[in-house]
Amino acid sequence: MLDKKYDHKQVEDGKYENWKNKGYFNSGDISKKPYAIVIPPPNVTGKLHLGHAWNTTLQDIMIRYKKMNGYDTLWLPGMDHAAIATEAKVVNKLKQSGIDKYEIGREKFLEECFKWTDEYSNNIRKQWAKLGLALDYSKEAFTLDERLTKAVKYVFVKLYNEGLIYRGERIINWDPVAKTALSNEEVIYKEDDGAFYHLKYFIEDSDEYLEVATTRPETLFGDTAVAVNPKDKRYKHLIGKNVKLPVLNKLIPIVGDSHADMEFGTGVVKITPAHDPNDFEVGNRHNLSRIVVMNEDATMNENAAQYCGLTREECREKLVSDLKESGILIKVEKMKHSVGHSERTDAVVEPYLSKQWFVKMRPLADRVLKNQKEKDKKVNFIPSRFEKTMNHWMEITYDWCISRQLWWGHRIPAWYKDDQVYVGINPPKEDGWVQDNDVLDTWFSSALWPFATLGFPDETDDLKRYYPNDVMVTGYDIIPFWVNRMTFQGLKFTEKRPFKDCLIHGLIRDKQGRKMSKSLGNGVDPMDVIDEYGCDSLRYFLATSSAPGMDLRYDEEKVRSTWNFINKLWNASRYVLMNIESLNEKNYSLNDLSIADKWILNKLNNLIKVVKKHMEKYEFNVVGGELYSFIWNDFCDWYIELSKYNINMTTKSVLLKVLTDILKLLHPIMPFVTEEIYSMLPIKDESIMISSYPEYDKNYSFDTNLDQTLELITKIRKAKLENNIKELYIYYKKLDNIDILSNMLKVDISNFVKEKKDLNEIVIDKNISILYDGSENKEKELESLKNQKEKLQSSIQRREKLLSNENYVSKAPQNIVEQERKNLEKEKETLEAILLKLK
RNA sequence: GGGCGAUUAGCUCAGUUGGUUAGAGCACUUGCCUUACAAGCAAGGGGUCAUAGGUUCGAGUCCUAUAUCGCCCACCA
Repeated sequence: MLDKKYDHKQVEDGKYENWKNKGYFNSGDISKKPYAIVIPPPNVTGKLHLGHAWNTTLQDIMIRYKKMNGYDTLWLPGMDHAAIATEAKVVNKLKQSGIDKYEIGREKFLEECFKWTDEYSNNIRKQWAKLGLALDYSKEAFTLDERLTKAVKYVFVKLYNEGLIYRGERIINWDPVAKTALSNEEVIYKEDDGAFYHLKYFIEDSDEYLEVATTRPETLFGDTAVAVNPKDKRYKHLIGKNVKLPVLNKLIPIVGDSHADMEFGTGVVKITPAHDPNDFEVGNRHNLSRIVVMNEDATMNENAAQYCGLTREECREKLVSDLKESGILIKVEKMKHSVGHSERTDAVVEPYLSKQWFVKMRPLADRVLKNQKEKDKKVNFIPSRFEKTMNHWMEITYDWCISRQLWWGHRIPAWYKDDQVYVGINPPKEDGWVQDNDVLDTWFSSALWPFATLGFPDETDDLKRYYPNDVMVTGYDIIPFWVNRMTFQGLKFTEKRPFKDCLIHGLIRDKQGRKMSKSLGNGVDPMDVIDEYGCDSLRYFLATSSAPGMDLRYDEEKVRSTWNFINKLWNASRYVLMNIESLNEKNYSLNDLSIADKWILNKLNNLIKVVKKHMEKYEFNVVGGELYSFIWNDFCDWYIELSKYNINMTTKSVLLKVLTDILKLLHPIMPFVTEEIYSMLPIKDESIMISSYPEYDKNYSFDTNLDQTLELITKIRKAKLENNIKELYIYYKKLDNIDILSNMLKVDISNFVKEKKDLNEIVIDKNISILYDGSENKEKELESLKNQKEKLQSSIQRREKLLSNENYVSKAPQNIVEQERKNLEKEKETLEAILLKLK
């Protein structure tokens, strides 16, 4: 028997291990249709946060749902090595023990990284268990394991051989703290305080100067020209002459280039090809040399003359003050402008000329755009508007910088010997080749995740069976990083979309709507929530509190109210179990159904239909709402109460059937408590997890008049409460279900009368009144009658007007018009009865 | 500058292809310890759906503007 109160800790304890040991999480029953999801691999940098809990709950719901619907489900778990993020953490950890990455060397450092990974992956697995995720651990993957490494090399080499990967000197985003290149997607732009420094660049052999405005004066050591617009009348004549570069006093040319905007600033731009992507292009057009003025840590190098060795910030400060002294500085104009920061280290990103590896994006992106136009082949976003996000990024795409100056990651399969480059899966046989020191962007391997985890590039059985995946669940914030890249790599290497559906969720925010972040300290640990309210409460909250694609505010009140809901379910189950002790397969019977039995079975049947419909569309908020109101309102508030007056074998069987189906319907969202209660049922399978999901059955479709009776009960209760009535008679001309009314209203059957008595009367409708003794209520009654009369009159007027509108009657759906007529008729009858009484 | 989203009850949010008098949870009011549950039961109050137009027999829902808030992208010498 169940305890009086729901105890989530006791309920959740041990269940996960049991499911896992029984092999319920494992895929591979080839007699069934496959259904596959691969988990977005969490980074091995820390613990899972609420966002992960949300993301994985949505997937687990689908997996459990599909499993109960007869599919061979595969949910493939795995983790991401997260190159730069993990490396930064390990470097930090070593630093605290006084160890320097470069001192211990690459090999030792990687050992440390793997140790770190082991520790953190174990942690994550424990958290997955706490969340109840039905993951097939026999197929677990890691982005640096053999499977993925093989795929990464294969893809790199193939793209290289096709000219889609190249190595070149370009301006890239340089993170001077992590000392590595970044992709554009890893740069976060923020509005920072800055200034325009207006400087004099004197024209050769002249006292005249050009006024040049720059936000980054320290880069002037790399200036190799100034540009003016060739159409600009002010400066046109100067093109071809030289100006004198401040401090260094060397001559650089004035070039004409459309990059210089006549409308902006002074119309004169200094050109620093090695430190600005636009200037780089200008430099190419005018054959300018590229002078790098900084070191990898963003200190000034020897090209910065006496400023060599200073940080870029120190240099700017000293340089500006020196320029002011020498009269070169005209003015400083304070302004806000957006400055790129590294996503991981938050360092101000330096545009930096550097030799890196790139993926040539245009052809790959075009293929995605083309594929999205094919209805049966495209990735279906839910909600669909996010398709625009992917398409937009694919339209504006630029070549993807994939090399990182890190150690933790897939080492680039390229070897160098003198001027030669060799790219291949295996190192060259001869001596003297040196492998590229860099590793690949972590997203390079993530992009292959949906198929590499299934064995690609080999044509494995798993790949054939579980690819494309059925759905990918992820946040809208990583569409550009990940969804896009999986899609173009999938199309390129498998000729297929990586997944049919892409379910997008939003971000978790705190109660005030702020993003959860470490710096704000407003993060909520899902494990704490589970500890306090249980995993089932958390999962229900996460799955049902927002519409697809929307952000979600964490609200403890709602989690608590979910706990109450589960407690309600728990107690309802307790009632059922207490009353069906004698029930077993033999005397289980759904014959001789009472009107109440039919009513609840009919509602249950409709519920099943609605739930399944919305589950298929990932509308878990609707599913949750439907289940909530059925369980609390229909089942607990009405059916269980009704059952108390009529508890025969049929009723017991109905109680069991309804409870069983409720538990099954809820199981994908609340796996633990449903398993616990299910295990106590007299008729059951080995586990609810492997039982089959309820199905709509037209044999359980009934039409009863119980709803009217229940409505009547509510009306009479209201009248009783409002008029403080203790004893009453119910006068009726025509009345169904008197036994039910008698029981539910606690009015003796002999008090249902067909003759009026000389007592106070409250008119319920044409056929029914309440009679009671209460002379003090005469005035109150009269007033309430008048109120009712007015309400009815205005409602009748509205309906009559509507029904006299020919357009409405002819164009609105027939059933709605019919309903409107019925209501009108009913209201007229009630009004008649009231008017009679008022006389 | 371009794109997307939000604006519905005191708070947090739902509202499927337009269709009775717009819903839920929490909070609030009144009455109840009724042996499944007082973390509960019974009944109730509370919204001119951001604003202004339009389409329609009918608009929270579709169209066009506007306002406020948020996100993404581009620009920023």
